[in-house]
Amino acid sequence: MTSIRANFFSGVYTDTNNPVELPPRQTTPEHPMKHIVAKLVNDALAGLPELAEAAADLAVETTVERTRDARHGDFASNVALQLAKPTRKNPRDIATRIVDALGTDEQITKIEIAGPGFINFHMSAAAFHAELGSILDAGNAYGRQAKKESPKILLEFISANPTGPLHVGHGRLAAFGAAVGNLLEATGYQVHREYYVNDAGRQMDILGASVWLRWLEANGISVPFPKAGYRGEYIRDIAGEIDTGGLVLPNADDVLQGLPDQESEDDWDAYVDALIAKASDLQGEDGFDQIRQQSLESIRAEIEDDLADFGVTFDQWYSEQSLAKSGRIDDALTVLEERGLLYKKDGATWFPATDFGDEKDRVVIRANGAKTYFASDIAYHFDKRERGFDYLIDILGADHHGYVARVRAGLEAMGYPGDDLEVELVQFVSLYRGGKKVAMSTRSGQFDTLRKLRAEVGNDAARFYYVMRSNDQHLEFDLDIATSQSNDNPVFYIQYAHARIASVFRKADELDLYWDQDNGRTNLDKLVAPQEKALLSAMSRYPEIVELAAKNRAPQTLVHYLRDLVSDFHSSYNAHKVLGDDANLRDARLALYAAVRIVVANGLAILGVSAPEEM
RNA sequence: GCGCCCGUAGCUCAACCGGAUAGAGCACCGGAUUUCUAAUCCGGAUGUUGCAGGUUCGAGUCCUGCCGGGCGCGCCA
Repeated sequence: MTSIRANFFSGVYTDTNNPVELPPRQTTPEHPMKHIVAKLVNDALAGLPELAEAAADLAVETTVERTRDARHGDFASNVALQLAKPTRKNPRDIATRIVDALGTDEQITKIEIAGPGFINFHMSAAAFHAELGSILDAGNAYGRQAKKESPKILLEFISANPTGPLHVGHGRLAAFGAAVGNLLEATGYQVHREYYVNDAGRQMDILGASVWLRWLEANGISVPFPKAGYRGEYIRDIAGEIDTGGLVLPNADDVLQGLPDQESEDDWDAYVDALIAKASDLQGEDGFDQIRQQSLESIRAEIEDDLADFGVTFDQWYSEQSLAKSGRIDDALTVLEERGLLYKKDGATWFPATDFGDEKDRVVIRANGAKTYFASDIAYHFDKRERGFDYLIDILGADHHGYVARVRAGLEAMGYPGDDLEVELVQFVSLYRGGKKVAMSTRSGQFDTLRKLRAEVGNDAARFYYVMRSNDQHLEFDLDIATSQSNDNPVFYIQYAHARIASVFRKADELDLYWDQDNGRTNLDKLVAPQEKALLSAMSRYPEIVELAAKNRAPQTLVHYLRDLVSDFHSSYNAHKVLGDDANLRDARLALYAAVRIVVANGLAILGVSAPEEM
């Protein structure tokens, strides 16, 4: 293991100017049908020198899309339209040239030019049957791509301060982050999930002081509680639980003596600072630290439990304290110093963030000698890269958008491309109950915790609702709908499809109509109803949807897809009885539904929602 | 004041590097069950994509300005 400084002197920092790119929208063999179309187009272009040049910087795969309208076939390419400009030719003429040069494939039944120059491809029924077969073969691996060796992704999310329980806003970060992690993994990336614990700095002192006061209170010493302190009931709980062995209860007079008032808001900070000083003074540094460390570990463990119950786990809980203790912050500052990227002003040490695109320069060491949060951030993100992760994703609350530029600036100053840091901002959550907005405030103690929300609506509805909307949209979380067991509730609508299918298979067993899978597979051409064809087509899109959702970090894409898929299923189910007398048709339909069940279960798994056998 | 995000049907929201007629759910009205789970299905309509320009063969999507909402702008974390 080389040390940070050794790396610095060996010049590693300057050798990283090429941004790592997540391979975008490449068509893989996991999407056989789309791949077939893309390959045909690609080959045709290769044989057309006058077009090949213009097409060279065009990713042909990306021009191939599913059609929205069945009349346009199954896939369409707008490649001719894309090439119209650089070649200065009529797009319909280009399309004609391409179509004439297209090879044939037995899975494609018809190719036509439509509209301004789209090339539409109609796939054969056999193509969809083959896809259904691979769904059944792959099972829970369907839609998952082969493992990619690089880039190795570090996904940081939630990272809520350990000063109290997670609230409903953190829940959205949790559900979104977990779903994005699952999506990336499904598309083959190696993802390291990390929670950064802000367990250093003044807020920990405030937490410690808050607990200390509750402990004194429980022992008969009443002190005006700081308005800037943490007033939630959980602070009392912690005060009652922590090990106070070795701590000597101080005199009430000693605690109260010399405390400033906190009449106006301007005094709040001074008052809580005075209490922190008192705590250190009267309990000793070690004594106060004993309270502080236990308090934060109690809360951190509570958060970890809460998340685990929510189905959200991490590979690593990264302590900010450990950054300081291991010297990584000092090392980072040393690197900046050696590079001439620090300067002194007004007694503080500054980092010239404006040189790296930030709005203003930032302080890293205050005049009082304390390192800022930003100094930790530089060291932390630098450390992420040093640990071998070459693509960083931070999922942050939208109120943190101001930090993005400076953290990126910090990374660049440390020698890593800023583009390798991606930040996804998640907008706020508003809870509605009975049509009224529920107010939240951590400090006042009147907040809705994630735990309470989960108890009220259940994990499945919570996970689902949190990712149902785009992360850059405010989320209105309607508790009445989330808890309703009715057709208002999309999560049940999807789960119900899964349960319904499971029920059909149970029923088949009861009736001794055992599913002959092989027979079903060889009779797929019996699936001629429009609803069944729609289902076949919808299912075959799943791998493309997963890739699209992963690429865009957009779990809601998967949510919408699942609802559409399941809608097709319910239509089909309603229109056609499965367990009929015709064994060939029956086995074929069971094959169809077995595949639907697989796709639904796989999709829900990515979202972190259960797929029940019965409801 | 400056910066970032958002503005799409009555409501909540989709819309795949700009692509074909902007789509769902809810709400509302009417219908379907002697049948494998009715938490289901079938039918019925709704748009100046905030406004005004611009780029383009093509704009909800890109650019400029304005209006409205959210967030941020500390030697706090």
